[in-house]
Amino acid sequence: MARAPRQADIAAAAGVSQTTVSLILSGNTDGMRLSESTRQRVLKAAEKLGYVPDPVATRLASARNHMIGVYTFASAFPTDVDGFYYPILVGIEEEAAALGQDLVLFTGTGGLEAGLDDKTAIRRTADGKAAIRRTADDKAAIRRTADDKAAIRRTRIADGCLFFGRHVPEEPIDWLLGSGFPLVYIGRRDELDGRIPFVGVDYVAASAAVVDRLVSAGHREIRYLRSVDDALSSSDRERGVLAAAKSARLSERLVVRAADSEVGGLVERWREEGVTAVVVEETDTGTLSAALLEAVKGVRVPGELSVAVLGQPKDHPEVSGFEVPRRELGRRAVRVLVDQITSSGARRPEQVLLDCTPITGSTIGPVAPSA
Amino acid sequence: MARAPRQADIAAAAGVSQTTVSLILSGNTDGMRLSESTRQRVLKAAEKLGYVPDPVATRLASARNHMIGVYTFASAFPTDVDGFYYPILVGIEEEAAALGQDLVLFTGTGGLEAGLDDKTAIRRTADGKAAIRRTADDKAAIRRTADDKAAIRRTRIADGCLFFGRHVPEEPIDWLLGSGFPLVYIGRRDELDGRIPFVGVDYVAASAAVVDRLVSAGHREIRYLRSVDDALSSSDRERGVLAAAKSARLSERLVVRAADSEVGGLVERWREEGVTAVVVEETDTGTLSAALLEAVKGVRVPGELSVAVLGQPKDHPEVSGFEVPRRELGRRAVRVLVDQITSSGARRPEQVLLDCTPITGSTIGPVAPSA
DNA sequence: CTGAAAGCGCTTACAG
DNA sequence: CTGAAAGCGCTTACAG
Repeated sequence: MARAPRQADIAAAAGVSQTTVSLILSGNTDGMRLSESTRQRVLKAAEKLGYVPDPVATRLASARNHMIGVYTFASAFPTDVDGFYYPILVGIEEEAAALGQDLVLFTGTGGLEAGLDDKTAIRRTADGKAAIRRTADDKAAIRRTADDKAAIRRTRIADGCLFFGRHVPEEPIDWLLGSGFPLVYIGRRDELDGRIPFVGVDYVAASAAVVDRLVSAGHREIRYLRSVDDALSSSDRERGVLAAAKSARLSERLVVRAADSEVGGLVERWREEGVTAVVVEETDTGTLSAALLEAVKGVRVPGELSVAVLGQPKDHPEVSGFEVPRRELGRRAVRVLVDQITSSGARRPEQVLLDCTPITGSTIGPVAPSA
Repeated sequence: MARAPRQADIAAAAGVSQTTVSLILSGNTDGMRLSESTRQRVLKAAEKLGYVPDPVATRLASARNHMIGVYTFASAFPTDVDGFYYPILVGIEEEAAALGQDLVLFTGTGGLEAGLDDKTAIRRTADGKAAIRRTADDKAAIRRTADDKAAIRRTRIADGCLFFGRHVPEEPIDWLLGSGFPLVYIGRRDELDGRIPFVGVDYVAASAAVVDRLVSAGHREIRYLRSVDDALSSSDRERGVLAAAKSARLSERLVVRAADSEVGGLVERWREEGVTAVVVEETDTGTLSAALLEAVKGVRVPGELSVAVLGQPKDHPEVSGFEVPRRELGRRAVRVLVDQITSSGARRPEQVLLDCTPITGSTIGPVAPSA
């Protein structure tokens, strides 16, 4: 076979106009009725020729192409935090497949633009082969921004786009939003005056619930170990912890920021101070909770020091904490996005928070009588 | 901001024609020279307006859009064999990013077409929301084929496509190939008279090398345990094993097909028969080698039964075998595909086999003197 | 009930 | 050295 059949070919075969073919195949027959016989003839011809609409042309002509973008600011397949992202991707793919959407993975700013001179920075080279020259000069940051912008704009090839990542490049996102392009962030966002649609996780409630459990078990000397990094998912957890501490009239000075390497020393000190329970943040890399669990393993006499994680550490199903609904996060984000794409009217941004499932675990015990 | 600036806007701003803008921005200035002043004016206007070419229009106008497709016949993010595919995806993304290519993940046949009636099977519904009705009737297989065809044709939205999967749907692939569409399979393929370009793994050589090692260690009573499933990666391994057995003048009746559940019994019997070494195929799910390692754990006296895996079993770095260069597989496939896309002339299909790295491991010992 | 025409934003001969 | 025109394969008013 030579070339893919197009509507014109079907039209010729069925003896109608190309317009009619388009009408029949796209089903956009609002108000109009095509005669059933024409309809059948066209359908038959289309099937015979093995017609499949050209998604590019479809999209250019301003209809939809059933592709949704996935934009990650780093790598879509990270190797260090794969356990974290993979389930989200699985959810995205599942729901996308269920809704008949293909996925476009934008490979972020790793592309050709990086390091090219100004003249060519605005476009990809024709042969797509220009070598990547990573420059560390002063303009790197500026270029990076420009790249983001360009990369984010490319996003519009799809009907809408999912965004991942710790930071929001406000200018391009604002631009997309302003142009009415459907987009949904994965993870709660409060930038741009709360105008960013997202599907996130209710870390506040889940974290408060964990502290509540400790309090119910009689703990009052609690420490909360969090990462030094400032992501919204971190501060949400901290807010939950503080809220629960406050309502239980615990000292609100329980929050401690620490790097992985400091955890060992902290645990020792806390034990001397009579701390009976430690709560630790679970981050995407999982190294902080791992450090704590390791530190605690050495010193812990069963029942003497309770431990809880704000999340679910890898390979430690026994630890008390909560499960982040990652797969559902992906699924739901796709659904919200597709809703946005298919609903014509511009509604206010949909912002969804998913609940976590508590993990009872076995690392929260009663306060040791000796303490 | 309202609408994205297009070439016409730049043209107006720079006082030139849209054609000139296209020429300058795309760099397709073969043979012709644009005056440097015009060039600068256009470039400046483009930058000022924040121009980024519309990838859809670019593609429709028959140029490239720097998107490469990834077509998996099942799920792109499988949950049961994730350890197998993930590194390949990582490699694909890395190289795609390096070459400035975006990735389009085609969500296979899970889409809307499944179960829709004939009239609408050839297209996606306009609103993308039609419920999925899974039918189990007689036509299911036929429809499945039709779906594959449609889904595979959709592939052409990209500049080229990578294909994964155990089977080759010959008709649509042949059609794509015939139309000159660039495609590369991941994994060796011998269908369609060897006309399918691929990047695969040299399992034959790697497997033979493993048997050679056992022979060098003095083993002659060897069994090769393979899955009942018939994939090319299985038969390649078997060929390597048989070739090595033959050249060592071992009995060529060493191949045993078995399901996971039968492994325990087999191992016991082999030990009674005086077998000194067992080689097992590593499949994508890894269950067969896991079953063997488990069975052997119980009975093995160190040095009494040597074990080797044709691959690298998860969580068992100590096992002798070889490492499949999965990440490189992904990277290389992208490179071959992009080469094919950018090279104008139709050359013969590029078929690449990658070497595996031997894993020395510690599970191959000398033949026990008692045996 | 159906068709001719314009247009989506580009690229690519073809003129001048 | 630069522009007018056709065309990529669709959709969408607009006529009839």
